[in-house]
Amino acid sequence: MAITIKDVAKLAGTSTATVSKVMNGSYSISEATANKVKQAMEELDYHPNAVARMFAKQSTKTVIFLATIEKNSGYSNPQLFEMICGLEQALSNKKYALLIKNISPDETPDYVENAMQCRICDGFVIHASVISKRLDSLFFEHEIPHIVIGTPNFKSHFCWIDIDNRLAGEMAITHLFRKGYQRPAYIGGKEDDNISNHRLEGIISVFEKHSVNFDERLIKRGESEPDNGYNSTLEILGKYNCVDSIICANNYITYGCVQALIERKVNIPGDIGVITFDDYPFSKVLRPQISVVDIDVFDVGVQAGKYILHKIKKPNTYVQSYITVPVLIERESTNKRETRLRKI
Amino acid sequence: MAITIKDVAKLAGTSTATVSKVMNGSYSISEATANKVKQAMEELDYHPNAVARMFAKQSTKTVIFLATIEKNSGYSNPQLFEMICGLEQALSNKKYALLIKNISPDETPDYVENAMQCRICDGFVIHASVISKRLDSLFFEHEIPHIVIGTPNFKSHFCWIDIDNRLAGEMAITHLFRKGYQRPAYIGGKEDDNISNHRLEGIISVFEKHSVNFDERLIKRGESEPDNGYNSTLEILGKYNCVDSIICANNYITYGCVQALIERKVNIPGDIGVITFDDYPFSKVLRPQISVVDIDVFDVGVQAGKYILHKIKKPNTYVQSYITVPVLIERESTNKRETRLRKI
DNA sequence: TTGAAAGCGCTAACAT
DNA sequence: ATGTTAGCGCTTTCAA
Repeated sequence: MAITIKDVAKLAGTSTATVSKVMNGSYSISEATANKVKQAMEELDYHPNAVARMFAKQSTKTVIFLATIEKNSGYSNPQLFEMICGLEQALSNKKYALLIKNISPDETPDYVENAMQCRICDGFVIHASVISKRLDSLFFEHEIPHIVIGTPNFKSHFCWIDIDNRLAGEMAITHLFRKGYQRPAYIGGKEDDNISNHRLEGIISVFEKHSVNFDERLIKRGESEPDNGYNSTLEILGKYNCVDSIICANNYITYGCVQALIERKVNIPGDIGVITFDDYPFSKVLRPQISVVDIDVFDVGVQAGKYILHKIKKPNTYVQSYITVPVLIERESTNKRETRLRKI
Repeated sequence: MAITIKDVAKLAGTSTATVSKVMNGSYSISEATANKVKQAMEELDYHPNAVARMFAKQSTKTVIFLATIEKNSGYSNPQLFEMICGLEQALSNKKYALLIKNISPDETPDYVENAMQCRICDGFVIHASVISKRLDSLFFEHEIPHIVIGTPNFKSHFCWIDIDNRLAGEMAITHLFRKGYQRPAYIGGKEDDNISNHRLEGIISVFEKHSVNFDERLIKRGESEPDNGYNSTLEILGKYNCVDSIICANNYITYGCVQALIERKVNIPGDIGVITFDDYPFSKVLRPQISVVDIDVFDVGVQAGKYILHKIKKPNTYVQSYITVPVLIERESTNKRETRLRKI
């Protein structure tokens, strides 16, 4: 059997309560006894039993992260893991443990309810892809410390944190204008792709601010695949030779777009500027390198971690949303060398 | 306060011991009392306190995964997360929890020692990037259940599991030969890149089996970046027009290689066949699509999970290595339409 | 088949 | 400032 608090107490000639107080840094202990105890711990190479501690304190110092993570998630959703990295950092800093659990949306409420009743963790960080109305009611009734990463697409009481894709769209178009481009086109994912939608909304809002309409014919939608980028670009080149820049909703579309431009010997950034979102995986590798509005997904994880810890400490605070800001990474693909004097 | 075992016992008119036995499926309980107890649990909506259970049983049902995971790991090392996905699945299946902890190689031994002494987990899965000789001694002395993912590059007592990159190399070259290619070149990462080295070893071994030498001039090494692939390919095209195929050590090199071939209007797969390793991230997207020898990294995680659980149950079993097998994914880039009758 | 009771190792309220 | 002691909720041995 391992060394316990009793052994330490015996060797130090004190009670176990005193040892406990020394471990937990109570001020009501004289330096002399504290030293005796510390020495005894040292001598015996004592390590307090973590589970016994959790048990006595009724707290686990553990946060569970819930999302659907299955075969291929590592490849198909690196951002999820980038968030996890940030989350781990924030929790680890405060001596909290991070437990990862794969789950489907319908299992989540039962799992959460059970986990709370079994007191398996102190709180939850939940990816928006596994939330549901049932989960919302559960949280609302039981006041379970949680934070959702991603925006719920229904009315709810969740605390959530997300990326501001509208703002990212605004930043992309603003950058193009600043660089002297005047007639951008947009190639997005399918109509039901919310990320593409929000980015587009941001773009349109900037046009509106200047009281200009974004010509709808210059908005293309399709699969988030290189083929869509390729075909849409050819279409744009064929029909609208006024276009001087293309905003691609994501890296996959960008890849096809750039292929098409190179094939048609269209100069980037001279003839057409290209900008996209998220610095992954093609934007760095393509030639020319592509300017992007990037989002610090790691930081989203960090913020989620900080928030859940805060919530665990002070369950009565309530923030519904909390947002991280995109960053522009300027590269060759938008480096138009023309005069910037014209106004749109 | 939540419902406890006492409440259940009282309602069922039994002792807490009986309730415990019912929960744990002891056969020495009559069906009648078992039913009474189950009904009482139902009625009270009883959920046993997980921490109390761990405490009484002196087991945590938790495995800790240790690796260096920091900002950008999600992007730069998706395979790591793919493994984690597999690991989670294997553990979850057996009701074990997976705890993720970021750590550096020098912190690992202290962390592990402390975690074991505090009985924070039942075992460890450790990425080879954070192992050390000190850790090896620690494990050897204390017999801590563990498994390392990746091959230790020093003599050790670790249990480890890895991918067989030599075999992957053999499979790549064998595929080329089978398709009728006769003069392959190899573009690898830098000399100290073990993955590239092992893949090359496998290739060479197949040549040796046929008592043929692999012409050293056709082996290029450099950064694992598109630029290296591009430049090496141009060099090969310029100097050695006998070459009819290229084996790229990874996707980044492949990307540059294919760019160069397309630029020089070399037909893939007609003039030159291309094959690489790991189906990520470019092999699927490039045109033509690239044949790869892929490795099921998810499965590596699953195997690691199964192994660590086994080890926790039966600590005296010992397996030093345990390997998952690569899979050939045949695509356009090696589809030479020539006769296959010639021999090398 | 069931129950009494002694842990599991630590914390915290209360007493001194 | 320190010690006593009663938990925390469940498991398990041993006796009935």
